Amino acid sequence: MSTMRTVQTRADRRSALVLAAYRHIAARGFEGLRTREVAAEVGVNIATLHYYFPTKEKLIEGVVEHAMRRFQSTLEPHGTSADQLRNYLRAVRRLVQDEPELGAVMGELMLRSSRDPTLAGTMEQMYEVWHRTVRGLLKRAVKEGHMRPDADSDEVAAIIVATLTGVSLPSAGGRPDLAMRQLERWLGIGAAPRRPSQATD
Amino acid sequence: MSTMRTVQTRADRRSALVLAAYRHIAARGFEGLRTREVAAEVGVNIATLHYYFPTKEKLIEGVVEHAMRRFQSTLEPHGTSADQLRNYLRAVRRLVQDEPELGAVMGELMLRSSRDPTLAGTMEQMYEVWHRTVRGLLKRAVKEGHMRPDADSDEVAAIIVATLTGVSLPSAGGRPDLAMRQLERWLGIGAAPRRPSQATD
Amino acid sequence: MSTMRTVQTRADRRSALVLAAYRHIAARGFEGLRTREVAAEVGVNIATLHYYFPTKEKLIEGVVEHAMRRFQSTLEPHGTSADQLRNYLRAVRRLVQDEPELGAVMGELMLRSSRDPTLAGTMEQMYEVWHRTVRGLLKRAVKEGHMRPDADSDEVAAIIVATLTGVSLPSAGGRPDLAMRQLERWLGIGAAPRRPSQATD
Amino acid sequence: MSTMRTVQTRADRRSALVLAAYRHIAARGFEGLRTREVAAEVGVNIATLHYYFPTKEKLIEGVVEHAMRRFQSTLEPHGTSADQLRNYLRAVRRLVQDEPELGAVMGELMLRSSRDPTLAGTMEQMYEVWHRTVRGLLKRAVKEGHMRPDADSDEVAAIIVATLTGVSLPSAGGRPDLAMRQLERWLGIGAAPRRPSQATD
DNA sequence: AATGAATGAGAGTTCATTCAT
DNA sequence: AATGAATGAACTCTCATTCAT
Repeated sequence: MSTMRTVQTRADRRSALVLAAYRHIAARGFEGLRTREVAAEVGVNIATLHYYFPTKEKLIEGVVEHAMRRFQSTLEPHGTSADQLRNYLRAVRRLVQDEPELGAVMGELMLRSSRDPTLAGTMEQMYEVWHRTVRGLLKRAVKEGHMRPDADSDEVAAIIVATLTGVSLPSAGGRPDLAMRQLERWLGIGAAPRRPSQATD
Repeated sequence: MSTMRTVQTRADRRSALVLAAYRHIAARGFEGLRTREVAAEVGVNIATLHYYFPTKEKLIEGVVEHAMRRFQSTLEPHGTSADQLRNYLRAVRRLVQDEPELGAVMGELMLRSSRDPTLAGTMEQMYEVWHRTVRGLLKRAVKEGHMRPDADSDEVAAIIVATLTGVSLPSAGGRPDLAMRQLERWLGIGAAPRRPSQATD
Repeated sequence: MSTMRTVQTRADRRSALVLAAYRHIAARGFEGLRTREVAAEVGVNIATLHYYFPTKEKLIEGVVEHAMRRFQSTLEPHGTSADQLRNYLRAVRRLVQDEPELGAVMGELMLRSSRDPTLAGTMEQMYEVWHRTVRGLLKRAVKEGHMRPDADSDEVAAIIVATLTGVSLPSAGGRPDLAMRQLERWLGIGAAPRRPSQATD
Repeated sequence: MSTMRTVQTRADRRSALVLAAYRHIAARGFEGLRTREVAAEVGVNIATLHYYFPTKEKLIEGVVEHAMRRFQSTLEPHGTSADQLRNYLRAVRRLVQDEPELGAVMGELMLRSSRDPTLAGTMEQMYEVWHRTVRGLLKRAVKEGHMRPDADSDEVAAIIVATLTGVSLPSAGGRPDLAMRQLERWLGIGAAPRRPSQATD
């Protein structure tokens, strides 16, 4: 038992540090990420942070993994109903709405990817998965007759991904929910009910 | 001819510094903006930079102005033909394609705006102008019979702005041109020719 | 006429700069003396200041001269009455009371003199003059029968100078007027009236 | 013996830094205080100095405390003989004579106190204690019959403090020991022997 | 006689990282 | 596994001084 707790604790501390860094990046950007503050938030010494993550870069890698996992979890469409596509779009929207940190961090990662080849690879891969997922959903919706056949294409997947991207950024301005509504309309899947709490725009 | 002398005027040096900072932000983000490097790129002493911009923050304000001006210039649709809307969309796309720094800097500003109230105001205003411009173009296209009447709405403007935003970021991944093509298709304005050099995706 | 005015102007500007520096030293110490602020206060460019005073050190020399002149003017006892000594003590006290800058600057100079041999010489000379002046007054007072003969000595002159020094500093604390009163009492010259406005302590 | 190890404890390093700063202020004034030089004198990196004192101002506060403690230690008259007052005056004089830095630093603090309210408070308090201490000694000396009764007053205390102040400054000029001798004479406590080494003037 | 523009040298401060314990 | 102490390198910003005009 006691072994399990200790092991658990080690992983706990690691992910506590990652989570703190994740929040710091969301709140102040890479620009404002300070290892000392991250350590302080978790309540450990700065040297302890370096025990778990030898360099700041390694800590950031941890944040990347975390953000990806967080995002990917929604990318895998769950639920099996015929209107999976609509559910999916809404799930993505809801995710960044409920956890605005995610949008902020994804934005930071996106910008950073042009300077960091490794990150660029990760992001590209993520986009690829995303694109394929959406395209798969489109095909299925068409096959099951929930959508007009002309909608099935890379191009529609591309615009969906682009819109979701634009809509997920913590932008001052932009009208995310209006955009989402129109997207559903164009896709011909706009009918079904929306969360009451989302009524705002 | 007297205008063509090589002597640096005050304004020249100011904008040279702003431009260098602009490029640095595009290349390395706010995270990597170093006043000394900016000064070095222009070929002046760091103290000279501070002669023109008392603080780093003031220099950044200069960059914000520059980026806004650069962007806004395209936001005002020029050309008066009936297919203004298509031209407009393509102009925006071409702008960030020909000058990728702009997309990068706009992305940085967008993220920064959540931490900087002044910048937030500027961005919000810019989005507002952008949204209205697009909506105006939509209305006009409908009135002149180039578009179906049901398309005229805030929602279409919103998705256009969101897509253009998503498409302008220097993302590793994403398929900007596919998305743009589908956007034109949905708007029913996809006919006209495109620049050959843009055929890539 | 116009020649006279020009000549006058040059000297004016010099002494305006010295006076501004004098005030700055009084207000913020040598620690806080900034040539740019001095120039700004006079309303000229920093380069103009350097036209009149090639270095900051030269400007400070100007301030030293000014302060010395300001102080020495009172050191020469004017008035010829029998109670010159009392008048003299009060004149010194009144001087630094009416122009607190003088005490502050003299204090700064005193401290600086341990680091600046030239200034040390100047100060030493000033103290010498001061001491002799006071001793002369003492002797005369004794001779004219206003004071007990045993009081005539270097030692009394020394304590007078020391007290006046201690009393002239812009010290937070200390009770200058009480000290002055006791000094007069010990010298046996305390009778005569004092300025009403000085009643405070 | 375990006490005698050479290892620097936290407190040691702190006070080593304060002491170095104290000496620097004495030698070059606030004007010439450089954190880097202070750190170098102690043999540590500048960052280490900032580990102990987050800002230069905090370091200066440390110096103020040190100087006050150094001074106050003498202000408390020790020794219980009947001629405490004379011993006290001489102790003060000897203190600044043996450690001229103290006079210099006190002078710097005095001047600075007009610009720094916190310091002003500290200095005022110190003067208050000083004044009361001297007055207490005077009263006692009178009561025990070592002094004429008319001498017991705030005014005598004030002139003693003023003289000691004037005499303690590192002035180029002034005749501190003459002044002190006359002070003792006026107080009627001049008899007793003086340290041979002090015979100079 | 006066100035705008420019600079070298250096100031205080910060930060990721290391190391002995 | 954890920490206090220490550091090198770099950062933004300042200031007296210079120079072409």
